[in-house]
Amino acid sequence: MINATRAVLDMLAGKWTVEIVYLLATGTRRYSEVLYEVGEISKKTLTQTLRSLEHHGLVDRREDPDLPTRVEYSLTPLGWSLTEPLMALYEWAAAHLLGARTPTQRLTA
Amino acid sequence: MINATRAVLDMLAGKWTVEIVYLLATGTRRYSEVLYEVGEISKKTLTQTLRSLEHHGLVDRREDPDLPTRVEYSLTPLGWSLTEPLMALYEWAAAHLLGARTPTQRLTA
DNA sequence: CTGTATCCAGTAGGATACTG
DNA sequence: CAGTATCCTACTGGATACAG
Repeated sequence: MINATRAVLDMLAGKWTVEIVYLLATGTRRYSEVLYEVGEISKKTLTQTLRSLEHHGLVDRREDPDLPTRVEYSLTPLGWSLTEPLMALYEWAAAHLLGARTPTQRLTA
Repeated sequence: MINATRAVLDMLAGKWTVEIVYLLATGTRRYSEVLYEVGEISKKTLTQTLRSLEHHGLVDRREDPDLPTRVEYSLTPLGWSLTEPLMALYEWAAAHLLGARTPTQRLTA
């Protein structure tokens, strides 16, 4: 059970992974669009993150053979299904971190 | 929304964090018990992880003044509440990683 | 028993330049 | 346009020894 949970967490582990999933949840994007719309991510890290997501089956990479190359990234059905438990995490955060405040936030508030 | 989600993920970020939460969900433990029951974790990392969980209000640290010192760790109500979205992640993994298989697993299967 | 201090290796991720 | 190659820094976590 820990292992299964960790497996999911590992899929989302990167610094920008969740943000990219959320972004693609709003629609297909080209490489450069993701690069632009995601805050200060480097191309190297973006490629790594997208490859990881693709490797785990959450994201689909579709390459257009025309020049200059066009590559489109989109969520797979599996990727979409993951947004559900992801929303559960968000709901928890909204209820407990914004509502009740954590000790951390109390200090800096 | 990304930020709130990331905040939760950051709470669970450590290599052993989730395992410790699951362990404490089965009952209060002493430091040495956690050390023993969690696979190959170092004392340094264990202390760091517990401190982080405590700092985020998920775990309660209770020190017994008697010598030799006895310290008991347990989940707070907030920590307990987190097991719910955590279960949602596990359920997703159970349904999609074990059931349908990811490309990754297909390759190595 | 419950840590802390120190040192060290591996990895994530940024900056920059280059390629098909 | 969509990356790759290279270099570099910071952080994570393990090993070991020491401390109250």
